[in-house]
Amino acid sequence: MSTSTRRERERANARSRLIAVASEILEREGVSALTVRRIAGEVEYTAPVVYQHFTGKGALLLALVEAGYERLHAQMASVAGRAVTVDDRVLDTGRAYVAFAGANPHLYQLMNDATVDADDRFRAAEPVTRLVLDLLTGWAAAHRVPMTDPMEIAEVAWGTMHGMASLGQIGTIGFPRAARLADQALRALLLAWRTDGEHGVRDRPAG
Amino acid sequence: MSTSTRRERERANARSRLIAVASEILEREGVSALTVRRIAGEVEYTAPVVYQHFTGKGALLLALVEAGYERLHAQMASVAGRAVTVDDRVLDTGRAYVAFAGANPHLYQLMNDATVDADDRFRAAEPVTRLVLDLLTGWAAAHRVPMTDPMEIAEVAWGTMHGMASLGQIGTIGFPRAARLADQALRALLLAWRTDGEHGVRDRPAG
DNA sequence: TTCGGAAACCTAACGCTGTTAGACAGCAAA
DNA sequence: TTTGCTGTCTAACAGCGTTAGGTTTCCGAA
Repeated sequence: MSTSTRRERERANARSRLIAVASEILEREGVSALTVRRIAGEVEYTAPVVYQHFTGKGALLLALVEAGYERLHAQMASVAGRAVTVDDRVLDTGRAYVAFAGANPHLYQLMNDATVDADDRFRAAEPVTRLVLDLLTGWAAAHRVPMTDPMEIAEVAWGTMHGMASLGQIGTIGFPRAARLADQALRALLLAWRTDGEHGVRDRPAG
Repeated sequence: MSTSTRRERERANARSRLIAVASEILEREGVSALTVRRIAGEVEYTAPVVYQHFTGKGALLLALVEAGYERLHAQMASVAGRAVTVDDRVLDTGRAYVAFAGANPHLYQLMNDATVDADDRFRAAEPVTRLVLDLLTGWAAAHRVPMTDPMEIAEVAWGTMHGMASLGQIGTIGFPRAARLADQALRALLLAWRTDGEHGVRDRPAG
């Protein structure tokens, strides 16, 4: 029995070593360098070994995405926990999101590209979704803002952050500017959600 | 000379036929079906012929992206031209953007994936960027809202639309819901930009 | 201690990909 | 008619993800 558990341990170890090595390659050389032979070679194995730990390349990439969302969630949660005011809590968490994308551009790309199945990615992102949801319901409660559909609010905020992070990946924009855009967008959303109801829209004819 | 112009015409024709065929394959079967042999075969040629019209597969894909942004721009401009009020003009154009993504999911994916170089994509999107910029400066002028950095505003709006369109591609969200999210996000941004300056942020300590 | 079986790993190969080289046909100009 | 260019082909290259089949290694039971 002790040997069999050791085997299992070794198996799990090999699996996580593959993931770790793949992460390094991804961050250093981008998604195009992530070949099965290359990943296996980096831990001094041949390609078929990968298929004893993952059903295929897609499963390995999904594991990378899952690990990525865990890290992202941890960083967002950490920042959210340190904030003093509820508004700062939202803004800082948004900043953390964009900062993560800026610090791990290739990983962030993989976390949002069609390389990995969209629904699998969404499932992996679930903790982040919930964090954003909690964050905004907390914010709304503190400001006594009624929310008919909190999930919708969360999705808007989450999608907006992703939009700004995407802009950051464009060379002529970059992540410093994207961070400012994210800040502005979030401030605008918060202001609107607080203001909503107090102001009707005074519209004007188009020129 | 007449024969040489005919040759040029035929060359240009073959090029655009390749693009057209590639577009059809893309929309029907997705980006993974877009292989050089397949595209060439669809116009009854062999693969190497593609390299006499494009420097490589990347150039062909970029041409698809450029054509896509032209169509997107045309649809947005058309919708913007029909709007009655300045607010509707912005909202309708935003809706058109998300609707385009919903109607051409694979093309939209290609227009935003890392498959094509990010800066090339950004260049191809320039008309759309300018349209959004004009739209929002017009909106601001109509409402007498001062804008210190119109480009920043435009980027926020544009990025937000992209964020919502990205959410639409997730199966459990979908484009009908994404369209509503886009509407809500844009309304919120407009409201905030109009309200800004009139309201300070009354913040509260985090719970 | 020896034997049987399972697990781990390898080599070799398949069919696919983007891409290039070199040969061949057909047409325009000299 | 000959020369040369243009367009197209076949054949091949290296690389990809993936699978089949054989070989080694090691554990547990007889």
